[in-house]
Amino acid sequence: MEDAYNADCCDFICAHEEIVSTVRREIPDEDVLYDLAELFRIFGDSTRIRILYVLSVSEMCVCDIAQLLGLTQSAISHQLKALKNTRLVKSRRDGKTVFYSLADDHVRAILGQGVEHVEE
Amino acid sequence: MEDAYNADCCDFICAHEEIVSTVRREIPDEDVLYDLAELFRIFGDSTRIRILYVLSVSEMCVCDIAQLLGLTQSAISHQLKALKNTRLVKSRRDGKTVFYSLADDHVRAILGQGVEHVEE
DNA sequence: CAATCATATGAACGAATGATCATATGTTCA
DNA sequence: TGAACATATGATCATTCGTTCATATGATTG
Repeated sequence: MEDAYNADCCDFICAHEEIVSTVRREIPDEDVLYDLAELFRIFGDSTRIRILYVLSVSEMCVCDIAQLLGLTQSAISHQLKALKNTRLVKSRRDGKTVFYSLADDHVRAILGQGVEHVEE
Repeated sequence: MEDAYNADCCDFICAHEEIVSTVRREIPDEDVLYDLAELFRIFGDSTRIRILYVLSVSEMCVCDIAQLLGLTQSAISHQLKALKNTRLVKSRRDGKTVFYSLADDHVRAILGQGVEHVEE
């Protein structure tokens, strides 16, 4: 593993070895980075972003969200499942209808950071 | 547009009209949400996340990153382009080599928020 | 318990995506 | 200027993803 510093790169050895080895020591576990990418991947779809934004205003049932966004109930339900699996959203049942809402303020914070970058 | 509140939903009208109309007024423009999704989409790939993390430690040339992550120079270059288009990364040229680094502290902040959620 | 409504789920299909290979661009130096 | 090197780009291809349709599950109410 360590001697990968000397591995070929491009056609030859061009690595700045000290930097590479320093950085290699400081990056988090593969798993953490994978989960992180997975988290952002879920944010990275405009339907899901719209759902999250909608839920940041008020809890809502599947049906209302579908109507509001102009998509099938099925599409919304599928996406809500993805959002729930990543714990970005939680649900409560009230009779036949299920109300969804943001899981916690992390979600709001992440959205906020994103908006800052976009609107800068 | 406004009377969409009465549009069919599921098989019939099931919308909670007040909530829907309130929320409809409060969500940002389509464009902003689209850009936001696009931003997170870029974060949402483990190769790109790894690149960003690596660059959060130190600026680096394409070649070093490729070696460090065990991917082709071409693959890294393609992804760096995506990261640069979204202004998550900036570059400076020094002779033949191009050094990349994080564009600003927003990127660090967004990564940080993500890690918090993942590690909670 | 049968009908109705809200939601969830599985299959299918077209569109988007990321890695690789081959090659082009751009920079240095003999 | 021409060889060598670092990076960028275009084409291709297998995989992934998001939506829809059809249908299942679960809950209420007559």
